[in-house]
Amino acid sequence: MDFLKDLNENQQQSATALEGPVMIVAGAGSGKTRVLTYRIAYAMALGNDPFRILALTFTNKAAREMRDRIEKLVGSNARNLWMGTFHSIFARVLRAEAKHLGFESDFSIYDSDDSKSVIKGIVKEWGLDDKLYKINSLASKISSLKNKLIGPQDLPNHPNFIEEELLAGRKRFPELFVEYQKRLFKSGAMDFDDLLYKTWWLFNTNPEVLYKYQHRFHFILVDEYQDTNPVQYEIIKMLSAVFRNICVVGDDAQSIYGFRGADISNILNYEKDYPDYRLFKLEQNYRSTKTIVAAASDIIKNNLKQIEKNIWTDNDIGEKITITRCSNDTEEGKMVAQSIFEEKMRRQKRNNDFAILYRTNAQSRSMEEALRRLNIAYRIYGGLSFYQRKEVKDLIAYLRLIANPSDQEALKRIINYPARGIGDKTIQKLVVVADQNNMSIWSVILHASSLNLGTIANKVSEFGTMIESFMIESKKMNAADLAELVAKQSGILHDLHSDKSVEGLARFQNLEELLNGIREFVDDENQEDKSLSAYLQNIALVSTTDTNNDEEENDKVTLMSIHMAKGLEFPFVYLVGLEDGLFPGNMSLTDKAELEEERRLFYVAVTRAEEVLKISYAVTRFKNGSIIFSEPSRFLGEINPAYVSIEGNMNSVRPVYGGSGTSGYGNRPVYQRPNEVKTQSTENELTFTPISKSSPSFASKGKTPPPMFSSKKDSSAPSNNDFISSDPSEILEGCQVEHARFGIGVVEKIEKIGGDSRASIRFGSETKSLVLKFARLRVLPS
DNA sequence: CTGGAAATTTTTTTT
DNA sequence: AAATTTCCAG
Repeated sequence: MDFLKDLNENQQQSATALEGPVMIVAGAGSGKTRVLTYRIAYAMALGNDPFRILALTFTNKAAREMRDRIEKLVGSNARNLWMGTFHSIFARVLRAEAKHLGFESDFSIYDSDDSKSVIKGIVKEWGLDDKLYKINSLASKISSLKNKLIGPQDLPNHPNFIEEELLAGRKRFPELFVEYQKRLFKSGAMDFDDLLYKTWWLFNTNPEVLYKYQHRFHFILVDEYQDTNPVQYEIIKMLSAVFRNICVVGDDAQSIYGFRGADISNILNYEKDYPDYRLFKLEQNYRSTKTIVAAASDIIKNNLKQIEKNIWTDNDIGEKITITRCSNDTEEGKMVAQSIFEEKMRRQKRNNDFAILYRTNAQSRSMEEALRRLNIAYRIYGGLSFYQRKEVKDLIAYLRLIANPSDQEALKRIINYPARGIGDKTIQKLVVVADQNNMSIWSVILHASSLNLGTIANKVSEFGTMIESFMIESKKMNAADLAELVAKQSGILHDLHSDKSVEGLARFQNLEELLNGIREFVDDENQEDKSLSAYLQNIALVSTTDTNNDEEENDKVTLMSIHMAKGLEFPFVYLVGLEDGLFPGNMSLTDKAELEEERRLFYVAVTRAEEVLKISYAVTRFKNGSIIFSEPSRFLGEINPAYVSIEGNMNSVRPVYGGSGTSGYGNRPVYQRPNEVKTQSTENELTFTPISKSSPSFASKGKTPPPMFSSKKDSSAPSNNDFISSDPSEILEGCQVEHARFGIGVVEKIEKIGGDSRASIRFGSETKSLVLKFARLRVLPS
């Protein structure tokens, strides 16, 4: 039990208070994960059975890391803990108890694309106006209802909601909700929200099942409690009702998943549910400098509802937070990349020490391009996850169909991929025949020859026979072998292999990676259940943050959304895109609660930084193909200027410290400057990046960049080696150029079409025709 | 039915 | 700028 001495007194108390309801309010950087880890280790050291400890985390990654740390403290027994995300833990429960709900245990899990596709199908079939019945808003409505424990059958009890829909002209929404759930059931599928909603339903309607799990879990711990929604809340409440050893850890100031139904009142109302609870507060921040901690408290003070805490730190004062104005998003990228480059040199830091955080994933692009140009290795998290790529989803759809032939989304996806002449018309016919005979589509396919299907019968049965043979094989071989077989025999492999374009090659490689991934799953000794459906359930719930960092080349700058960064920390944080309309986002500007959530998000972002925080914003930015102008974020004015140093040309900053009224500082004089100022000449704007314009270009990866100040700008030369847009006139036939995505190529031909010059450029084996004006090519020295 | 071209839309964040 | 949907010739 020695390990407890690693904790400070507060932490120790909260880690050892095992019995009864406990709430730990843990400020950012106060060692929350540490406490949770030690708490579990402590319970195990006292002899508690890990099988009887349930720990719910927010990401799979968090679960894995915690498990590893516990293992180091108390040994390999930690593997037996029930630890994971709500979704993965309860998917596991549902798999075991599926029969109580009328599902097979290898039910499919629909991701949001599948869900939307189902909804779209209904809207189309019913001939509804898709301007009124917007797929996205329908999907999120259904999702949030289920998260609030309102199933389709409960809608009549919520007349105000129905009325709302009526007013909006969507009187068929209730029916649609019913139909949606019906179709999922027919497909033997649950969506993400069902994994929670159906668990709740299961426990509610099957006392004996509830009894079993209630008595199994002696200790229940919930991480990131501020981000739980009503279903999760009810599930926890039911499960902990017997032993009442429920420990929740969270920070109301970091609640940022309201859009997913998270409800801060869960944390604020804990007291009501458990009047005898014990409250612990972790208020000492071990992560950040005094400056950062103080600035963060400044920010969060502008929110009204919160649990009182006083975050403080013993750390150094540290450096001021910088705020940099950039003329546009490209410049912002350059500025950030340049700054990382310099800080790395000056302070002997590694790429790993840096993170670039943004509000929306789309912002990664300008950062990427700039980092690439300076040869700084980076890694992007989020955005399209590996499993969301088309080629990957295609093969997975085959596997899903094999595991669960009722899965209609999987069927729809692959029945004509690779193309086998089964188009929309044919599919519609299948649906009609299925309805007429009250059969599933799958059985229509199987019996195509005996049903009156005419000319299409052949193609359809051929497809059916193929899938059927895969099903038979799946009983005999493991998931990895099966996947390879499917990839080959379905023709996917051939289809991708014959595509010689750069993108096609990437797709082929992704497929190979997928096959390797399945192989790894099968070979993994820790994986007890190696069935195909186990694999499918597994990958349905992994996100990009969860994917294992490949160890080989791990020194990379991190790029991710602020949401994904929650729980992480970095010595240097670049927080980009602080503009009104982007952060806080347009949608939240009118709603107070949403604005407060954005502010908490800002708080989360700021508190990720350990030593240095650099904030930036751009005056103009590319969005949806056009340039938009924006004002600096209103949040910037909420930081006490004493902690801030302004970089670059700030002529048009509109500082508003204290301006939002709720903070205690009133109208303090600020870094205000006259607001009029017509646009200043762009040339001398970025005074803080003197090197950017002279920065040499690095033609290919692998070469080390030349020393920073080597070529002191040849200001006479018209071209500045910028990657982007060498002047079109410089691009000549026969010269070598580099494209951000396609790599290095040779210009074969240039022709004028209309006013534009169009070039044929050969990249490897592929020739592309690009309009020079748009192509963003950089001429390479020959 | 297929593949490509043209038109249209895109308003966050994630399990 | 990019992705998705619709349109159209073969």
